[in-house]
Amino acid sequence: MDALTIHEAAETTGWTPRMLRYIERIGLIEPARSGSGYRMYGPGELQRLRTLRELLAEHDLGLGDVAFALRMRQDGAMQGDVDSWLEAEPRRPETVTAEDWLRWEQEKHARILEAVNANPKMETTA
Amino acid sequence: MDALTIHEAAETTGWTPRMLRYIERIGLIEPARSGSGYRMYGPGELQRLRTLRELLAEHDLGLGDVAFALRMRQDGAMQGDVDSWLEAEPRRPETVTAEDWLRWEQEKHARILEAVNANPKMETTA
DNA sequence: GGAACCTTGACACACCTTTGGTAAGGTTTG
DNA sequence: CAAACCTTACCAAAGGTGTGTCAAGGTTCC
Repeated sequence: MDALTIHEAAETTGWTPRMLRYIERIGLIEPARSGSGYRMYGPGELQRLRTLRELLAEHDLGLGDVAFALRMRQDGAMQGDVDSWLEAEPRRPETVTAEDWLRWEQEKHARILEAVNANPKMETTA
Repeated sequence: MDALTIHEAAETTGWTPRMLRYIERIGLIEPARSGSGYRMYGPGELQRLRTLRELLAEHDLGLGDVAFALRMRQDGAMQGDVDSWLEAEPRRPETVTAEDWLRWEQEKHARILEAVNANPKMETTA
């Protein structure tokens, strides 16, 4: 018995049932369904719902922001186009080769890793 | 004489002067200013304004979406937290080490590179 | 020195997002 | 079998976004 219905999940995560449906609709957390269509929230979903609230509060984000980040991650072409556009701004070599770009990205990772390590309370334990 | 005023820049890029000010306010394109405060759009800004329109149309994005992507890139801690949250979703090892995560990210790059190469019309020539 | 620009700031409007409520109907369970 | 859930589908209100326009004032240039 480790899956909760939508009202129970709302209770323990601090969201409202209404918002849990909304969060599902924008693609962030899609719980399994029972045979008759009831949403069943398992421990993983409950944890994600809680960390989602922390994430939003911590950086003053909206659900739409996170949904957009998800869309970026799922659409590699879009991610590439947006990243290309953004990276064209700072003063950098006039023509960027794919190798330049990959190196730049990997340096970015080092920076992010640093940020993650400096902030261990968000250890990604699914 | 290679810097245009806001009306001229609007003419050649398809935006309105109003929107150029808006784009500046949300941090996407900040033109230099003349001594008396006039916005001066150089060739780089004009090109970016044109590719920005393409980017939005191509992927059905809003200016706010691109502004959010920019904010992510500028705030490494936020980027890390959002990425961590998103990556906790797909079924992956229960505890993720920093090394696991970096490897995953680098694989993601390969995917994005592929997408970029498959879509060469957006060659990032600043 | 006046026409034609530019600046910031304000008001406004249409649309979308976020969130709540309610209604009509199916499911679970004591 | 009725209470207490669940579902989807609407209507709605508050706030944000994208865009236009106007006002009061500074700048450029013929």
